[in-house]
Amino acid sequence: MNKLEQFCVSLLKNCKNLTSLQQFHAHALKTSLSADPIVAGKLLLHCTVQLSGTLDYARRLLLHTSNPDVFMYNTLIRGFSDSDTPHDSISTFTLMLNNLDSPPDSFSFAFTLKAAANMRCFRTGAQLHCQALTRGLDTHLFVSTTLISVFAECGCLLFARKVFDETPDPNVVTWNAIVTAFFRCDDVKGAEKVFDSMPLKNLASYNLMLAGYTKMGELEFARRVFEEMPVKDEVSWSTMIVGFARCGCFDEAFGYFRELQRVGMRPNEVSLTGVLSACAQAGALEFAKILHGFIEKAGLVWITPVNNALTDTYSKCGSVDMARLVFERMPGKKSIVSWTSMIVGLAMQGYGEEAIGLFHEMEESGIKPDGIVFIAILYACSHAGLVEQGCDFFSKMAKVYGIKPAIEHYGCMVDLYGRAGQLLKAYNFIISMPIPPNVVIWRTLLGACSFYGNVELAEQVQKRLSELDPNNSGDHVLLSNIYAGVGKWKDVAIVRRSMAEMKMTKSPGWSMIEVDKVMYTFIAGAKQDDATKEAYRNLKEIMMRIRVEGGYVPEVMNVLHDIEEEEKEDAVITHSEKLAVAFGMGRLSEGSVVRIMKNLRVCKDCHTVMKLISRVYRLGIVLRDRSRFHSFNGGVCSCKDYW
DNA sequence: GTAGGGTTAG
Repeated sequence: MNKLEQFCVSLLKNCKNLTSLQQFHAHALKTSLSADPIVAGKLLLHCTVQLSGTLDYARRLLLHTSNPDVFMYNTLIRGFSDSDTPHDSISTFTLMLNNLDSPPDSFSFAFTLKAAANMRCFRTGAQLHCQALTRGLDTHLFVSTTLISVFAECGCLLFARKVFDETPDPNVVTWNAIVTAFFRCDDVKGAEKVFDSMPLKNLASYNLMLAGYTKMGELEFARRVFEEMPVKDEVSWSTMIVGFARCGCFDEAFGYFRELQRVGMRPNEVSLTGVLSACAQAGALEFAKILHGFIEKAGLVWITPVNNALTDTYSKCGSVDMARLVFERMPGKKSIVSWTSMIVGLAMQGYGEEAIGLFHEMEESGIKPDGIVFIAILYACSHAGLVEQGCDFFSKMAKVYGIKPAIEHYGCMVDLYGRAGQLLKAYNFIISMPIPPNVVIWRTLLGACSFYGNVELAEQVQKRLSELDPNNSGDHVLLSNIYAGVGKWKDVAIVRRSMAEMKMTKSPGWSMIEVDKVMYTFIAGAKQDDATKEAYRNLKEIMMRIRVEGGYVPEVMNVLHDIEEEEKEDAVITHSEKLAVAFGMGRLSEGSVVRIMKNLRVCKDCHTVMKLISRVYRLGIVLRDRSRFHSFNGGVCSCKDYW
């Protein structure tokens, strides 16, 4: 570095925001320093790499430089490639071709190809490939490696392989890229074969196998590689934690996290997001609080993904106030994921209006909504009974925001109508959908039919479902519940018999509760362990008291068999959420809120019992079921009996 | 003076 460069670098180091950068720029203009290509280049580099949200300024900087060189174009292309407007990289590349006398180099191609990969644009990738070919740069290692990624991202494994085969002297990075390409295109066996034939493996090669296997749900294979690999670093550990958590194996994720600490490694921001996601699934609020404390002490509060994971975890553990606190105080820039996490958090508690308010706030902050945030807002409307607002969002999605509704959005709409009891509207909506409805859509309507006891429609829906997914026991159970609800015991028996003939078993309901940092699981009708026996003893007394003091009459419609009244009562009493509450009431200290997680939707009888317990015992109960939170206090539920 | 492969949230 010459003296001038050193001077610039030292000055730029202090430019932490756009204003101070502009001051430097003004100074450089006044002293004609900016005419020096090195100075202009450094300025642009700082703008795109060190600062965020200054890409527009960077673009103008380039346009106002009289003779920008290849370096400056490359820097701008690189800046756009990882932004939310990667297509600007492509236009900058074209601008360079038209305006610059010297040709694009390997950097230009590598950066522009990165943008094409992020856009998953095969056409652009192929065009750049041709361009690189004519300039003799296609076999340049950096270019060919990025080409492999582009084609893999676009799902064109054949093209990726061809590039690899034509690379004269592939190094370990090129090999890694082609293994990743196989995984990206869902070819696990192919990935294994290439991995085995690699002439040289470094740590990253093993780590990408862990990532590839866990992403494909091949957890046993991942475990085997993890155990066999010669050296493990924090990426290896993080990959296992994130991978297992993503597959719903939160116990294993907790295990790897404990093990990571046991071998003396420090949790980093990635392993922490993984273990937080495990907490979110398990509803482990106390553990999440400990992790939060650790994150603050370790100075990781600046990292947006960590804050997003915290927001999501607190929401899913029922602590929407903590979620809000994290969300509002997060020091880093809020991304669309941050906003969506908070919107979902509010929605799960039934705060529909607040969720809508947040959506508008997000827009005002300059973030453009995407398809996923629309799922969140439709979910919010559906769980708060805001049918009109939901319809409004749905119609605006395509018309105003230019986002084509996907099958998930249609599913939200069916849920919106279904929950509100507008079953016929839901049905008509389904049959007029421009894309063929899938099982999820029909199942949503079947659930609504069950809730509102509409036998005729349920039978029609079940017919569709048995064509699409004949072996789903949940659908048969729902139908059987609907018959039981209206006393059609003969039909209940028919459904049960056909289930038995097809050797279907009902997937059991379970509930979890955390007491003294231990998670207890209760399963309806399972073999009784000590905790379950304790729960039954408590429950007997509780049920007696709410009968006498709360006027409880059992609601027996969701019992499967045509059995004696007394037996029916026993069957609803054993629902797992009642056991979990009874256990918690015996173990938790006075005044603490009982928090329960359940894998299925809560039934009407359990819902009534929770309300009565909250009144008779003056106890707060928070129940997370499959679709939302119920907060019981003084005999009422936050869902306003709408779920 | 700039790069490519491995882990981060809805």
